[in-house]
Amino acid sequence: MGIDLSASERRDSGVCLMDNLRVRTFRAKRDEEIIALVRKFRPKLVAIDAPLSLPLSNEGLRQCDRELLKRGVRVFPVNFRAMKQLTERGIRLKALLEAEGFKVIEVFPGGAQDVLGLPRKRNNLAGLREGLRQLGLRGVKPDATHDEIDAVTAAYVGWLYLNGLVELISDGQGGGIVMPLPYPPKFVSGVSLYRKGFYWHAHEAWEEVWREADEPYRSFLKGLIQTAAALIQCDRGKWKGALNLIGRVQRYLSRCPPKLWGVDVVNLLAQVRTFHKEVSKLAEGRKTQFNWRVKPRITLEGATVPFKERLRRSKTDLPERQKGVMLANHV
DNA sequence: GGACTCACTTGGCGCGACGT
DNA sequence: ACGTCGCGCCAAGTGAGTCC
Repeated sequence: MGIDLSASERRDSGVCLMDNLRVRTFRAKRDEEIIALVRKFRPKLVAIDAPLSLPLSNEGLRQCDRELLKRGVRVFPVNFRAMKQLTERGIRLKALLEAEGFKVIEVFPGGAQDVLGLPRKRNNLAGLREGLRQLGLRGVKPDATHDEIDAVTAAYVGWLYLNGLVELISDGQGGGIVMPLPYPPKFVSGVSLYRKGFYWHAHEAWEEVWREADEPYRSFLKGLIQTAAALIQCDRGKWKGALNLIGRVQRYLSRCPPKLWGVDVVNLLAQVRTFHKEVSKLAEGRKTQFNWRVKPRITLEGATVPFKERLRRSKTDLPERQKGVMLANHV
């Protein structure tokens, strides 16, 4: 659940419920109304768009705010009435929700939109709505208010958090702002699909990025795409085909610099060599069963939250069946 | 009464003007 | 040529005023 909190209980706050990228939005004024929605839907995570800690001493900016500024993301200082009021409300709401066992994180939709390459609501609300749709979100009302749109963005960052695709910008006080990883969103969603065993869909997501990419990213993406293709061949027991693809993966990746978009390419290449050895044994008949543990793992630098890796290919990862529905559910 | 606009809040940064 | 100063912009939110 994402909440675009307003400072005053007299004004609307936006609330977004998200289930596998399908969203429903609500508006609520009082804390009690917001808490009632949380109790009703019992989300895995509540992502609140409001500062959830105050700056030390009388400064206007926290450690995380300064870090964002350094990265070119503009933030508002917290030391005047409206922002203080918002922060105090955020902290109060967080405490109330945590007391009931809900997990709460701080997010910053404006900054997240910058990182995801989306326009901010003030500049282009329609463009923001369309950008969210392109990220795979479904169910955003055409007449959704800017509060609701920011709540959707907050929920999306929460979803990325649950999938291990975010970084925590520390406030130096044990908390901080959860932000999307600063890599191309389609690339990141490909990584997510790959981890979940949707190799065909991962391949499609990466291919979309590849079409517009320049070297060395082209070679890097080609390497990832062929890795996904090789795993599909392994799933079908086609060892020769897999071996062919893995050979190409090694050539593509060895052309790359040691680190790209947060991926340790040297480490990935080492994993691909192990993968190659395993498939060689199968191709030569020295082994009969593929050990899925050799599936190369793609880890992204800066990601703070662990994720689940699915080794075998997902049963629903089929290109011909209900592609639209599947992408909506799994991207 | 709702939707919209405007002015105001703080802090940092970029840019142009000016000084040495 | 380089350093410094000050202005304007902008970030997210409130609240008052205006219009329909």
